Amino acid sequence: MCSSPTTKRTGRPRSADADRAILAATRIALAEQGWGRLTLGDVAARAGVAKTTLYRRWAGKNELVVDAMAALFEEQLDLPDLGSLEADIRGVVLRFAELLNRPETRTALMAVIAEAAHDDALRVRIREAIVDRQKHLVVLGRKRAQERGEIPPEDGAADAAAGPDRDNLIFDVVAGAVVHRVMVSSEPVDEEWAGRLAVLLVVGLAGLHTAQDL
Amino acid sequence: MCSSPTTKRTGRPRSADADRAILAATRIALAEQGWGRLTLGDVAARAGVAKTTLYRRWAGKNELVVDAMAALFEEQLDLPDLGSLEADIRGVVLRFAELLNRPETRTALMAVIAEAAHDDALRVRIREAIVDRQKHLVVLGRKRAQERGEIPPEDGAADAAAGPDRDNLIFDVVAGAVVHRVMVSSEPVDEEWAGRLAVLLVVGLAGLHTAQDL
DNA sequence: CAGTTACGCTACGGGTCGTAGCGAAACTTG
DNA sequence: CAAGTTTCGCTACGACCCGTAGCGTAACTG
Repeated sequence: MCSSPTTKRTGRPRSADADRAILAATRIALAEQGWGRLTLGDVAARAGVAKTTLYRRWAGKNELVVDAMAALFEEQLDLPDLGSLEADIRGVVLRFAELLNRPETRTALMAVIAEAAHDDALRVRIREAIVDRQKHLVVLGRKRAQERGEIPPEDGAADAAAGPDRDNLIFDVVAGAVVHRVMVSSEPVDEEWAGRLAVLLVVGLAGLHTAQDL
Repeated sequence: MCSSPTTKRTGRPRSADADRAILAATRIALAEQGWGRLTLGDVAARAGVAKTTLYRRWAGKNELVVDAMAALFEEQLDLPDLGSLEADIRGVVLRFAELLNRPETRTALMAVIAEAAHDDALRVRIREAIVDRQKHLVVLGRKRAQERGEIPPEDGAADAAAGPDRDNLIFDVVAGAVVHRVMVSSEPVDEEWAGRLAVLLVVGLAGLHTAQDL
């Protein structure tokens, strides 16, 4: 975070093992205790690290949990080509739902978002660490659909300008719907539900393109 | 909550004014301090009430905030008929977004949802107090659209069975998309965005009906 | 080697938690 | 009106966690 690897620094280096152990311990403790009861002393004990070491690297709970979450999202960021836009959407929905079903992820993610509601700096960190990376998936999926001919390519200034807006809309709808289904409605995201959502979006997307020509 | 008004009880009655003052103080303090720094002692002081009184009525932070939130959602539950399904969706989206833009609402709602991620009892309370009431709006909007002829009425056993699933999908998509847009993407829900979402849903809903006949 | 930085450990003041105990206030019943 | 019941405000308390400071030691650099 703070120390760029290019600048060589003298003295004892920080232990990368400790970093990993702390972040892992954070996720485990968060899943067990929840945000409210999560204590940094507990995290330090689980990680086999002194509490002071924790405070030397992170300013507080928020920063620690955001980094712990960012590490989780690093791995899950691929979008296999399943042959059609509908199948791609279904796939990413199920993948995201699987991620949200892990207790550590769902607790941590929601807790961080909640804190971000009144912490602007935290919100910026979330955007950089998580949101911006996921948005890339939408762009990728759209380009594939355009190559397949499922969606008309952007031509004309008006259409090119509306493109990012459409991408952002799809992003919010897909991610938001999954989160809401799992967290608020607390009902499962299964193949059937994902299929319905995919149909809704594919058909609706076509409507968005034609409606915009008016 | 606990005392049903039918059963008469002897002794000094609980002050309804105190209840209102506490819930109002909770919302104000929550907006200022956020969930993490919200202390029940502070709430009691703002409400002009002893801390012990607070503990006599609510078991903890969660229960208190859920009740404070439920009171907020009581008022906002109407769906004016705007003439078309698209307009109705646009209207409810903007209404919900307006609610989420109030700092007290957005902080409290997200905090409660986050806590519910690892608290089953709390999740049940949220469903009863907030979710179930909002779902009614979807049912109402669908019935209106069917009366207008914008959506085919349910006929046949298969269609009637799929109806609730469609309603739930729309509910998660609408509410989830708005929350995600405001909380995660942290971009405004304006008329333009609401319009795009409404078009997406109206067109997609038609697709859902035809796709189901296969 | 000296110099520098990170580490583990201990200890501390400060704040919040949730509870207990008390006397006074409010309301019901006989 | 008097007795019984419940709530209220207030104070005090032990327990826990916070975030920081100080110290001696370990690890790495020149």
